[in-house]
Amino acid sequence: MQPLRQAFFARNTITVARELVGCLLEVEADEGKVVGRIIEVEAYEGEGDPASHAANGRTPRSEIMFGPPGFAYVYLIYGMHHCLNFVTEAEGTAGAVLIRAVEPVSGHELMAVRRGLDSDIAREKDLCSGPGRLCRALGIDRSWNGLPLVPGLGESIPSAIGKIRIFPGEGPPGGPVATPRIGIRQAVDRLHRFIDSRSEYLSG
DNA sequence: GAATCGATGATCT
DNA sequence: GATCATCGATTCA
Repeated sequence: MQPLRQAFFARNTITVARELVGCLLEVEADEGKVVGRIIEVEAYEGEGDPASHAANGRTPRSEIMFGPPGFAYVYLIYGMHHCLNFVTEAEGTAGAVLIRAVEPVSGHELMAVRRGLDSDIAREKDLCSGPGRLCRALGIDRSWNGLPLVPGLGESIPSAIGKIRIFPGEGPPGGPVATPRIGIRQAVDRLHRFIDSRSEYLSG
């Protein structure tokens, strides 16, 4: 199976977000490889989206959202949690998709170890149900910021800390359900969170 | 179960 | 100096 390529991400952010639901997220690091099925994402656009980090134009942090698509945007929130995003849209237009939850497919034990949970007791459901938990379980932190997600962009790798690939998968029949985004105060009325509502592994 | 609250640091005004 | 796309422990029921 071929991983998704840059053209997949070089499109409208909402479209990319919807189509990511059901795809497989594979993360490879020194300790091993883990795979999860994406079941919950949120779309963040550019200047027109008050909840977006790019809402006020280019800043040192938001710069990457204006850059070329197919790269990881990872940032720290609340001083202790990391969030993983995929940069979308053509270069020059801001956009990103926040990965909020995945269903563990393989590497459950490594996920549990990284989460600091006893793998016997750890409920599989809680391993990756939330952006902070997911990053913890996948071993992703700020040093992954700017990492290419697709083949062919290798020259731009800032530091070969690990590898992320996304593979096509089966989305929910009829498409994902759209709901308001979680944990934000601005633009709560926009239905930019997309979920596989059948899943038992969603975040709050 | 539901509600509350503290931890903790980068970013921007 | 305020804000923040969160989590987990603790409290109360």
